Amino acid sequence: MTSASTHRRNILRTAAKLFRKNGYSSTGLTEILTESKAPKGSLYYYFPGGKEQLGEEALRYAADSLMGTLEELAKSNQTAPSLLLAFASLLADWMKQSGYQDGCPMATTILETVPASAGITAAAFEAFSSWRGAFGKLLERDGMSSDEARRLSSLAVAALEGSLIQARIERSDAPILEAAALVAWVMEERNRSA
Amino acid sequence: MTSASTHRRNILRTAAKLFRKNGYSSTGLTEILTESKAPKGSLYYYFPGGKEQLGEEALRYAADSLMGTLEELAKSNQTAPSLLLAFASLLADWMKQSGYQDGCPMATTILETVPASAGITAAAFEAFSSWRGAFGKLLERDGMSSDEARRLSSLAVAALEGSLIQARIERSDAPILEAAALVAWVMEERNRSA
Amino acid sequence: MTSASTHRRNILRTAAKLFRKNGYSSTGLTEILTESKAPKGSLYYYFPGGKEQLGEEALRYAADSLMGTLEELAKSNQTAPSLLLAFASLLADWMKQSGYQDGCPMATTILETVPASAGITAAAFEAFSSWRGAFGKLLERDGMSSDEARRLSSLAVAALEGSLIQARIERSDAPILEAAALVAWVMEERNRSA
Amino acid sequence: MTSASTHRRNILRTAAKLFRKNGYSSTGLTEILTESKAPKGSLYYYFPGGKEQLGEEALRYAADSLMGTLEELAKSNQTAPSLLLAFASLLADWMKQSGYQDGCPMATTILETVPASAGITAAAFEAFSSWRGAFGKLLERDGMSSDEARRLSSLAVAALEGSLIQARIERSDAPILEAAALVAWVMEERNRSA
DNA sequence: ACATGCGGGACGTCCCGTTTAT
DNA sequence: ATAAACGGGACGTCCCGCATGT
Repeated sequence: MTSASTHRRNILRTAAKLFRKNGYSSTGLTEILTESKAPKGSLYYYFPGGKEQLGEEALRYAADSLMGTLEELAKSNQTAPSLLLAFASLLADWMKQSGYQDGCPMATTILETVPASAGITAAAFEAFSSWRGAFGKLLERDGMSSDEARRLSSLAVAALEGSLIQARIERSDAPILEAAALVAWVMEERNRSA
Repeated sequence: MTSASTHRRNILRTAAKLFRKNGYSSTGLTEILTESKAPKGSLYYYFPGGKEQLGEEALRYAADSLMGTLEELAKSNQTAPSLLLAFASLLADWMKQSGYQDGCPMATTILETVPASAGITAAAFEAFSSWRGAFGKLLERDGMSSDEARRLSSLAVAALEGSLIQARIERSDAPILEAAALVAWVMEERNRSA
Repeated sequence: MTSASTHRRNILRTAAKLFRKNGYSSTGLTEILTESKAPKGSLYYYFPGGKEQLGEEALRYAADSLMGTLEELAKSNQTAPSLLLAFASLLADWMKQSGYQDGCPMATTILETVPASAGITAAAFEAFSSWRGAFGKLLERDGMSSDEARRLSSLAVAALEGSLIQARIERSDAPILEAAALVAWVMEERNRSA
Repeated sequence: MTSASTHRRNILRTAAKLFRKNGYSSTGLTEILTESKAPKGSLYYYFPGGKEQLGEEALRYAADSLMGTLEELAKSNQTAPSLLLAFASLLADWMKQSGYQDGCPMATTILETVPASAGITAAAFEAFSSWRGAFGKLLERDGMSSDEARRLSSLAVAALEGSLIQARIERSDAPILEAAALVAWVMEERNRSA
């Protein structure tokens, strides 16, 4: 069933892309189907839970994909600040390449469905947790207290998330890069003083 | 006519509230009309540009209202870090009171309409600018370079914006308060070293 | 109240123009108001009967204007065939100038409102009668029986009306000119044989 | 599926009927749905192009149906004049039976949509062409030049089309019958003299 | 695994007409 | 004579989801 899973994958990827760009509610299932070239009958076969299930899985798909990227970057960036800078640089490139039309793949779905959908909330919670964990792990490894590491990684995520929105509006990658640079500085500074 | 502008105002306030809570696309004009108790004819009369105009004006309304709050807080918080902490504390209260269902009044509208609507983009740009300006002014007054002030106020806005999303998902005000505390610390630290 | 009547006249002229081009139902009162630059409050002042009254009066306005043209042409075309040819030539020019977007100023309003509106039906009846009369009078003056004259002028009107529709679709004035030429030939032939 | 196409057919037939009687713009899709007893989802399914597609197909449906009638009549009326008279007699009966509320099934749609809709224009063009062709073929077979045949059949169509409008207003079938009689006479006369 | 054909509702737009007040 | 502010309904579009059939 390789070709079958391909359709499922395509739907997910297209959904994630469109949700990210145009929002969850604005994106119609028809649009997703058309762009993903998946046959019409497949949608409710693979996603019997309808649009909400699709939203949740698309969010998980996007989050997993991002975590994969983060882990990849972690191989050559072994401290939290350098990982953050590398990640920010990547996000900045993506934004630039999309003509500043993309955004965080999770933010729209979250803002439009939480708290109505428990599944999406849970998926988002896990996504943020693992995202923070990636930074937290490195910070703790460098000797930071777990509490301080949690706070700093939470700030890193918030700053990235928020600066993506700013970047979109200002059509510039500066907010992302500058915010990351400052947060990286804090990480170093707080660690030294600890 | 006082009663006339009352309807207009009510529509705007209700729109801002619903957009913030449920998103721009998910919120129907009928819903806004029902909740605002405004007559249906008024909507087309006051907002001939339709939903997009309503989105733009609701965003401006929300932004103005926030700026008003910020200016009020600035009276008793005359440094950027203390203003930031006071503001974050207020936002945290709002989030808690709404059962973590609210969000940034601008984020949803932005994520769902930018860059499709030039008007909304412009409104959002101005909103972020004046928001940053409020912090930047105080930072410069305390001797910080304008460049550094710009970066720090941009980070403050991003951190608040991003932590609002986190707070919503984690149903906790900690991300907001902790992010603000860290950014406030950076403000002080960077200013001292300058 | 010269300027007042001007507004009334402008509304009427614009209505006739838009009804002719886009149809009666498709044309909104707002559109008429905008294009005629008449103030909004004027419409129901001058036309308390609303759109239906406007339709009837616009039809009369158009019919009167056409009859004026016909009478003007009758001065230099004193037989029915020559009047018909001159009239057809004029209509053909109008069609060509409008890029074949215009049509009979009465047909749309008639087809969309008869028999729902008695007033419009009556106006259309009078318009067709006087139009036929213009040809009938000349035919009778040339010795044709009143019955035959009635039949021939009715044909002339039908042929013109019908060929205007054809011309619109084929984007050519040939249907108008050729139909008129043939009917003119019939007029002459039938008169000679009488 | 037989029952499936039944719904499609019913929608088309009802649309043609209502457009003919009340006009294209005045007829709502809801009205068509109600009267045709077709489920609402079918409309969007069978006519994804919306009302415009429905208008075009209804026009084609009506035109095809009329051509069928014409071909049927041609079996027992083998000259153009006699076909014209038979056709006119049929149209006159239809008008009488409808209480003079019907009209040409194409005229309203044409007048309200041409030239905005290329598809409808094309459909109308083809309809008129084949309609003319039915007369032209017989005229040529009787020895008339193709040019003259074209002009005469064009006149026949225009006279019928125009007299249908007159008949509606005068609530009489005389305009149809008399116009046809005269055009039939021209056909014979012009052919003899050729 | 996928296609067809519903099913019915909600959306945003826009309309025509009226009221009230100058 | 004109403007402002309704008032409410209808329009066409499009949506998401569900049968049924194969």
